[in-house]
Amino acid sequence: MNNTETVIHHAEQQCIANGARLTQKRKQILTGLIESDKALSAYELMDFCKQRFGENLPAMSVYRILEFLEEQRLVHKLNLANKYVACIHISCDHAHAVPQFLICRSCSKVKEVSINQSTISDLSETVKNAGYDLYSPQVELNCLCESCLPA
Amino acid sequence: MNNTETVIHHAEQQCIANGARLTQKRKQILTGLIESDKALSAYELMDFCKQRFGENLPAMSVYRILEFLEEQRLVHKLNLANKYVACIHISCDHAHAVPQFLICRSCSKVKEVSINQSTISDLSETVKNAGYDLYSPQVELNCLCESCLPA
DNA sequence: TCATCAAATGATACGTTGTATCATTGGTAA
DNA sequence: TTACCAATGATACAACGTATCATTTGATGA
Repeated sequence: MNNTETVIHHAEQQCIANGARLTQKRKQILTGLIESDKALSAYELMDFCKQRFGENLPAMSVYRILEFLEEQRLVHKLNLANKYVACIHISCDHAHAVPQFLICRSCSKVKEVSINQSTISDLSETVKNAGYDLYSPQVELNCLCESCLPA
Repeated sequence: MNNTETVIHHAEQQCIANGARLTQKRKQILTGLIESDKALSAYELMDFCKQRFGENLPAMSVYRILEFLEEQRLVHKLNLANKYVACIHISCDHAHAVPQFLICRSCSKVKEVSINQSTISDLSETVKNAGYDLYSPQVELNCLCESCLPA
């Protein structure tokens, strides 16, 4: 069982535990995200399913599936790029830290790292002082990856 | 001279200092942003100019003007919402801290605050450890403002 | 086994956002 | 004036996202 299959298997167990179904097409979309090291848009995922599985998914379905996968906490939506990535923790059992994403502005490569708890506290402190409420502590940073760094 | 005019005046001086021109239409777009406490999209700014000045700007022009205003550091683009806000520091003389934006996910109201220097260091440290390079230290946080907080 | 119901997906159409391209206007300087 | 470059207009189109209604599929109980 290769890595993708392992992750898909875990994801399926996770869905079953939630009383949800990881259907064929949902698996296809998830596969696309798992096998990509960069963030993909809904339309890029459509193309992926077309080429890899000969599956012609309408845009509407892709968005619905992505929404489902988000609810199941299997993928993250990156609002900074309007793209999606698979959660790197699908196969873990432990509780997850707050995700922080480093997004390469040039090639969309994404690294999901864990944010320092004290840093989060600093941020939410600032937010609180401003009279706002932190809705999601997810932080997305505009970066350049190793490959895209100017030489 | 009311507040908007004051800010516009400062902005114009700033442009002149850079050898750039703050034209009529650029002023109109900037006015829209100055007078709004929330972030506006390019198309919302089109509507504003139409209603306020009877000016029918094509989308293309609005985007070009926004790009110009960004270059002049008069407005910030919020990537989390694909909207724009006027820089709150236009009328200041001192150097500016790194901007941090609290964006109300419900009503788009935006507060520009200054991020703690040590927090930035924490973040860029994390980025560095991951082998990435922080392109822009601008942090945008998904919040709820006072008015939109559930009671 | 079959009827039934809800979940999942398909199909169509449309609204919004953003850009490519080429044309036109307008100010400025020799 | 002429020439030039910056600024803006106009058209068309590509990409993104959603509303709506139709159809299929899968589970469940009679």
